[in-house]
Amino acid sequence: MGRGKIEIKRIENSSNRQVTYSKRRSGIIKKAKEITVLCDAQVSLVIFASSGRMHEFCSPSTTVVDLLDKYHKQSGKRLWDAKHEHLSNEIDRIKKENDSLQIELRHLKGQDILSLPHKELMAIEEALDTGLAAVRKKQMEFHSMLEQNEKILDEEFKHLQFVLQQQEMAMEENAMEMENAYHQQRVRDYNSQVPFTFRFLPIQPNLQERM
Amino acid sequence: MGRGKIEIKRIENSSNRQVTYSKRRSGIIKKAKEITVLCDAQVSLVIFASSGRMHEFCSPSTTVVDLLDKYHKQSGKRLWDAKHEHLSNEIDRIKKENDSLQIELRHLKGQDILSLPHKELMAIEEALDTGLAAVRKKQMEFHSMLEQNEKILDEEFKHLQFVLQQQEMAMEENAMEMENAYHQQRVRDYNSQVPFTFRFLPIQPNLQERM
DNA sequence: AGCTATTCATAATG
DNA sequence: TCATTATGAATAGCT
Repeated sequence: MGRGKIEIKRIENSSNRQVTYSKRRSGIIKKAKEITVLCDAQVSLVIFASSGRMHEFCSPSTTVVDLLDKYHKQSGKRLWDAKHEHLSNEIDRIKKENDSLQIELRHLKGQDILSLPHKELMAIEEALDTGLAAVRKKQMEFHSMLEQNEKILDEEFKHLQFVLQQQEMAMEENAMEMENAYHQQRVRDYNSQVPFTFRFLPIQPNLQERM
Repeated sequence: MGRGKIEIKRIENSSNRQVTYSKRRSGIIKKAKEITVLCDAQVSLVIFASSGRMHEFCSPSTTVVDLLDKYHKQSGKRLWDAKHEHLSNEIDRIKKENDSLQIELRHLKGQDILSLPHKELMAIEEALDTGLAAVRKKQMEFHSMLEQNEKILDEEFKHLQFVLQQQEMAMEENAMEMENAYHQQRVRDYNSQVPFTFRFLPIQPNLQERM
């Protein structure tokens, strides 16, 4: 039913496939509608394109759920039960995993170890030692970072003190020449000469970043 | 498409309706098969005749359950009942719990701690310290138990030596009186006089129990 | 998207 | 129910 007969096998040309899909999909849905009207049938039709897009048809006055419930009863295939069972098994599996994690965790925290065989106790001790070593290493890094920060703050403080001193000296000079009309100009000159970094800006702006 | 055009409305003649149903049903199923092959589509098709009889088609390599799961996700319709949803939520909840346990465990093992804030690091260190203390305490108990066992074994060994000596002395005495017919009776007398605990039985029968 | 030559599905019939 | 067949419907290939 077309300009030429086609073999029923995957259409390799992607856009042809897409076009054929659209046409045939609407054809099938039309047929589904017709059979429901002509023959009092009930139809549930769900189509997924390879792209993932979905289309559905369901005979009027029912829902997919209703029909699947009927399907469920007739086919004996236990649609819902199978699904339920699967989920239940999944839950059991994860719960078991969870339990063993909890136990391991409690052991590492030194709980419930009284009845443990000596071998496992040794393993736990080793794990704890390893963990503690790693944490302590990190702590050391943190403290050395703190010390470094302190040093930097100290240097900065000295810088600021120096700048302050400079400015105070400039102020005194200004005060002495207060009656001189030329004085305003000199202050402006001074400010434009002082380097930008010396005007109360911290040298290390992101000092607190990793704390 | 037939000897005459027909209106799309319920076929009143029951047997005609039945015949048309069979023909069109197989037609639709054929079309469904074709679109799956030609266009890489996935189809779930369930048809109920007015008689109640059911027919289905499902694209190969999937199941109705799988497709309905996809349908469920895409349509947002509550295909699965409340119980189902409950189970799904339960799974999500447990999985999340699981994840956080895994993370905690890794932290205690000194893994993935590089980006941790200092406060949490402190908490971990404390937990590790506590755990290690408990484990070491248990280890100490174990060792002191070992020492105690050793002491007990030692004492027992001495006891056994003593008993052996006694018996050897008795044997020598026996040898010297070997020709004496009275000798058999004396050995029996000796055995009945030696206290029960002195006859090669360990004093602490369950010595190995807690190792 | 449309169009149309073809093939296909199927209504009527036996 | 099954086979046949005339006929309308569906659609493949083009534009």
